[in-house]
Amino acid sequence: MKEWEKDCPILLTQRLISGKWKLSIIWFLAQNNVMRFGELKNAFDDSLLTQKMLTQHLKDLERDHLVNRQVYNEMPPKVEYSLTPTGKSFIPVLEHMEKWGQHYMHIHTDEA
Amino acid sequence: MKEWEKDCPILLTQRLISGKWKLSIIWFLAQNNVMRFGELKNAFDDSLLTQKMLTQHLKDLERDHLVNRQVYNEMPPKVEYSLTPTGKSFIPVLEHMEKWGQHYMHIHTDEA
DNA sequence: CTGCATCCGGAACGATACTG
DNA sequence: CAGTATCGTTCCGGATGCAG
Repeated sequence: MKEWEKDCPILLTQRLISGKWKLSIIWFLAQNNVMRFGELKNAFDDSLLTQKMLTQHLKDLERDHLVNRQVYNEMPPKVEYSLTPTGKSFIPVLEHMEKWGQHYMHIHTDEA
Repeated sequence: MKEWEKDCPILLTQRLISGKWKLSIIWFLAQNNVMRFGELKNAFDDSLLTQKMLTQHLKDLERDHLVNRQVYNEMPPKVEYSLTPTGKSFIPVLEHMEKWGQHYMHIHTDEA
């Protein structure tokens, strides 16, 4: 991308997780190991995630080697998603971010 | 925001760093401790960061208690930015993300 | 030097309908 | 069940010009 991206893998990381729901998707996959498309969709039940965005983000994540997509040629269709080794290696970072988020919330309880 | 944001401080974290250059700003401030507006702008010299975005991101970061903004009522104007304790507490997360980014680049050398 | 205001183009996001 | 296609909207980011 940019000249200084080589010096800032952070930007790469940021790019990979750019997308409103990607972190949540990884988060759910980290907890449940393997999830079908519908399961993933239901996990977001009370939110506004649409099938389109879920599909799109899953495609991105697959292209970025963070999730596996296992298709079963059956009827009815069945597609399972799981984290790749690379995706799993991101879990600690995710947990770190979560811990920091909790820390932040604990300090700045007044606002969102 | 959403019901499940309380269970996912990650989303809070993601929100705080949403913005194309915020991570880089924090990164520079982490390295240099205190930087003036112009210094910060020059640090991004070879990139496309405009003053508007820099100002806007700095305002966001200030509102989110991640950076301090120290104004000197002088002529010419002088404004210094530095990380707050909360901002500094984010540095390890940043480093974690950077290490993972390097790890990722090492494995997937072929693509961006 | 630092920062704000305005306009604008494109990307991201969202709702709905349709397909194998 | 697991998507694709289309359309509309919102929002982010960029260029320029102005102000204290």
